[in-house]
Amino acid sequence: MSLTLADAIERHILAQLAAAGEIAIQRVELARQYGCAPSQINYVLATRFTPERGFLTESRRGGGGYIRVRRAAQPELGRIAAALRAAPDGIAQAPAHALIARCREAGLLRDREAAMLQALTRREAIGLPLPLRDMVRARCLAAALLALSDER
Amino acid sequence: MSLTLADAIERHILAQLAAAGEIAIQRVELARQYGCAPSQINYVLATRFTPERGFLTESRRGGGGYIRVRRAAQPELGRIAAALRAAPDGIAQAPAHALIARCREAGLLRDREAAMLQALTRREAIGLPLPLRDMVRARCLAAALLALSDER
DNA sequence: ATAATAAGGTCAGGGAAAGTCAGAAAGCCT
DNA sequence: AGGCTTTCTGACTTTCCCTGACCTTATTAT
Repeated sequence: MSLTLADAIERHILAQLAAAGEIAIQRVELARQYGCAPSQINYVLATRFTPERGFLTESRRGGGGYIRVRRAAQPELGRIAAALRAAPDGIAQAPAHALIARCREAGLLRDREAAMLQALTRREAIGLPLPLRDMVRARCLAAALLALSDER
Repeated sequence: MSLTLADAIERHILAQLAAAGEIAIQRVELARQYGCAPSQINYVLATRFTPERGFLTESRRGGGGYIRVRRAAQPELGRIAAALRAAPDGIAQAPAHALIARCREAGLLRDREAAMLQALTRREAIGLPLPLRDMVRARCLAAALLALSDER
């Protein structure tokens, strides 16, 4: 039952999130409340509020800066993106296209979105020699799906 | 929702612009309304109302001076794709993002599509050293936009 | 013409956030 | 105790906001 600082901050954020659906926190202010270093907030966000777990964060620096946290609209896409990023060899064209097709059939992607992704994951579009090409394809696809997991 | 001064002024101008299509502001007067330095107006214009985002500004100094702001003409997807493929050095991240944002504002891209493209044209997503990265970005973006011009 | 006045432009710099990352500290296993 | 993992911090970096001092240009008064 040892409740670490990170756990406490996690609960704090989860509670706020349950109440509001989307929250904006001031990193330095939250750190002050818990009497810790600001970077601790980053640690909590990085370890607990990841896309794999269905969360999204965005931030702005400078005066009036903030960190916004919300639940992903489609956590499925976040998990697929995470798997793609974890693939050590990237992904070849055929499996990528199959994946995109499955997502479309599952209703995670619309026709236009699927068409765009099919087009830009073709080898001619990437235009690199092979060990690299599959890596770039995986990274770009992952980034795209992750971004979509947020939207509407 | 921490709204900075720059954000507030941006909204002010956007609102005026939506109402009129083209506006002329007095820098010193607008600064007075918001209780800030006149150069703050320049900051807002320089960071938010750039040509890359589809705005045009012109100004006159001296007595009866003004700053005029209006929207630039809309781009077309097919043309953009062609231009991208013709660019010998590819395209850097900032102009690419500005281009995508502009297409969204012009109604050529939906929110989800724009979010996707923004994400996958980020340098971390592509993850290549620099001469190459801009090339790949341009090719992928061109392929995606071209695919869309077929859809509908 | 010249001087005064009334605009807007530019730029360096300070301050206010948030991000990054190496490494210390604390837990948790055998 | 020793080793692995997780937590946590501090120093440094990057990004963004905002101002003040100084410069350029246009109009108006003398």
